Amino acid sequence: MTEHHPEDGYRPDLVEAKWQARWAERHTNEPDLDRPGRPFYNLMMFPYPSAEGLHVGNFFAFTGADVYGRFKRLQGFQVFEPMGYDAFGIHSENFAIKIGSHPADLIPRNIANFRRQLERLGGMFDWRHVLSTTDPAYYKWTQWIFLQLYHAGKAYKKKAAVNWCPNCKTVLANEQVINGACERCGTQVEQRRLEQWFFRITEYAERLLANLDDASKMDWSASTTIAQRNWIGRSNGAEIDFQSAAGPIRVFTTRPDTLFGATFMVLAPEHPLVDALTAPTERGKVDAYRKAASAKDLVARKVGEKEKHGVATGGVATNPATGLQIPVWIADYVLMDYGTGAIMAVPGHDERDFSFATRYQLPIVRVLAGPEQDEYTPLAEAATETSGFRLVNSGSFSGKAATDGLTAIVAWLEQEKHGKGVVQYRLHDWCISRQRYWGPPIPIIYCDSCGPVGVPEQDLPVILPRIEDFRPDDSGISPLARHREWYQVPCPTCAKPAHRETDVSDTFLDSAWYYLRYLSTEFADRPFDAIRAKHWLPVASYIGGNEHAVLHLLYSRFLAMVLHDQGRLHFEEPFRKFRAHGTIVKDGAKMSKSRGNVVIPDQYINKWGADTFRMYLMFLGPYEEGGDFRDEGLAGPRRFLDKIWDLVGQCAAPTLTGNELHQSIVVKWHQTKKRVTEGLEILSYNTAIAAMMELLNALRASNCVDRAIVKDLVIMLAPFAPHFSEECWERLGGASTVFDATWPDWDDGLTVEQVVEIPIQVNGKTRSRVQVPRGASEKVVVAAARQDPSVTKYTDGKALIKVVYVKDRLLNLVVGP
RNA sequence: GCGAGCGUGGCGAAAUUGGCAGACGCGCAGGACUUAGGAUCCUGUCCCGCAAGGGGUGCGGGUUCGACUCCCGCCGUUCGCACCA
Repeated sequence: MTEHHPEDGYRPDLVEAKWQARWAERHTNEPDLDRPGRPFYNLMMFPYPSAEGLHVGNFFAFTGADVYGRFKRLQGFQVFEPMGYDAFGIHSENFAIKIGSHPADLIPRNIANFRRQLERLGGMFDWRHVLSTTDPAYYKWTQWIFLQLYHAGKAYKKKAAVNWCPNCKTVLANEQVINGACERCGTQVEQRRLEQWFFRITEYAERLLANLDDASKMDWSASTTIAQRNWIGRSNGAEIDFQSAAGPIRVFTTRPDTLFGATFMVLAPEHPLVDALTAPTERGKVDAYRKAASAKDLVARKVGEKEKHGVATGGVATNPATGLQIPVWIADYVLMDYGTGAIMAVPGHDERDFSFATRYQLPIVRVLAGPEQDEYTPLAEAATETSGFRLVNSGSFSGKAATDGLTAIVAWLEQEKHGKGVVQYRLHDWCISRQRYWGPPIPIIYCDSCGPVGVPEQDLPVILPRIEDFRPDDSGISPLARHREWYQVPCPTCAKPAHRETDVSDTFLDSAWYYLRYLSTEFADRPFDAIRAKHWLPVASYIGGNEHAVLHLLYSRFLAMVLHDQGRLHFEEPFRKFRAHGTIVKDGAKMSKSRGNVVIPDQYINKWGADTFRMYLMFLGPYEEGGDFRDEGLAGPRRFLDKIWDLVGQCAAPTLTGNELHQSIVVKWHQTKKRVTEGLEILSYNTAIAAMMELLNALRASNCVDRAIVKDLVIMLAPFAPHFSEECWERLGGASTVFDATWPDWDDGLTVEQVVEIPIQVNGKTRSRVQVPRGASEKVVVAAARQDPSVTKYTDGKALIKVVYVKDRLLNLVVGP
């Protein structure tokens, strides 16, 4: 090994600053969006620009996505890798309130800090196309999208329940309610019903579900598609009408086969028929129950309590199958926002109904029986199975297998017009109203004569005004509603006095279309340029956290479908490939401020350099699983880079000529190219890095300095350590940028050794190894084994029962006792 | 409760998908060079054993010539969803 000269050593601070400046000067990371040869849109989930700056989780996510983008670039694609800021939302607003500042002042500072950090990371970002959702030039088009949905009848207004904190005087998201209390002040949260805007995502449920299985449109992480499937929550069942004095009560059930066992009904307390059904004698109790239910927050309503409580309305309805009059109850375990808000209770075969019936001594009838039971066996607890059960006590349907009975009863219901088979989804329409300040105003004007009117396109954007009293108040309406000068406007249609919608839209609307905007940030007159969209979309690779597996990714898909149906986009699935990265923990525990184990990336970059930091993040565990961040771990990747640096120095020395290469080095070289390439493609970054380390170790062990190998190593390292590799490339005499180099190719024939070592097992235990030429026949290997004393020791005098030979792999001699 | 994943040395992890368990890295131990070493370079490092050998991938069974890998049953753990009719 050559002597180590500290002055020649690798200095990340100098190298990184140098190349970041060069990339900017030379527009290295700016593909021609209008004339792309082989376009590759490499997207990563944009961050919310918090005051704390990017945390190590962001660095991990972005580095992994950037590695992939740089790899694709080296494979000859033109890679568009944009970055932006998801800067609207309740986070910024709450933080501003907390520190007594204004989000409009905070956000630009935070963004500046994020930009600084992102540049230090050395991402291949195209900064010409940066965007922030808070920029009027952006949210103009967020509002435009709202209007496209509104004009297409895909946006509508209805009353819906929200969580309300009476102390903070604000609406809370479900995630902000912890055990029924406000996460910030601990006050019991209650429900309020407000008029809100919704998008009809449920109309798309079937397509959103179907495309998940369409490999030509979507190549996504399985965990993500499963989460989406569960969230959409399709269930097959039937709607059945039970006649009552107040008219038909419609229920939804997935088990119409148990209709004969419905001995009472339960309605959600908010159900519209409750008033009409309530008998005068029960009025007091019913009203008290309904009031108590509405005082509970939405989260508490949804947390299943073992004990089911409710009250009888005194009203009755007719079971269409038995003709019996059954009592109608109300209980908060029935939710107004699922199904029809009313159920037929089958206490014999549903756990909750059983608990309810037991408590209130309502009749329990068996209508399903297993092979061991008959219709007279008393029920001790509810059954839930279908398969293996047959119907009993079910009139002419008795005796049928439950699955056949289900079909037959649905047919009968349809014939008698008592109901029909339907599909129900767990998915709700998307509520986009927020009674807050820090978001894009919903572009609607209310006029007494014309009703709600969409703001005309030429009047967009509806600018979010700067107001100082943006804290939400007791009125339950948005802070903007306190600003008459803002919301009072003439009706765009009839010019009479009218007023603006004062709610703002959900941040998820901002982020549902940002990938479209990146391509076209320079155009003020259109949300996205159709030709560019055609070139570049759908997104070739999208990498992000699985915390957005459901909402963000589902909303983006939905919007793309709507825009596709309107002829504005040529695709309906926006993200061809999606991969969820893992999460980083510190010393085995989730990072949190209270635990004091938050990793601040800047200090690590100061100490080790961005390239070492990137390499360590990619090396510490499988990218899709994440891993444990340990300070000591950075030393390994840094030592690796130092050694490569020295090797490059040796190659650059003019006296060196190519030397005879060992066969084993050639094999290792080709193996490495193969392993790295295949590893990168499947995001197996940790093993790709390990492969390069192995090659380096092999080179050092044999004192081999080969220019061609070192060059390949530098190229393969470039996705992980871009600045470092650029510098090495330059030292090796490479032109302009290593990212214009050609990705190393390998020869499959050279990835295997010509002489292989074969383990010899006796009864499955390895007893020896023999060296044979590659592809040696069983005969040859067995002969070699037969002469090996450490094998014969175990086989002599024993009957050979079987010989298992796997070519180039192993030989197993199975002998008798 | 339902769904998905995970469980391998002191630690982070590999394992060509049923074929040499522990690659690669951290840490640790010993040595070299050094005024020095928290730099660098060698050597060693799953466990028991001086060795021969034996044991070993959360636990218990099974399939197989052969199981970290497949099957059945547990235990632990992480993450979603959750009174969804």
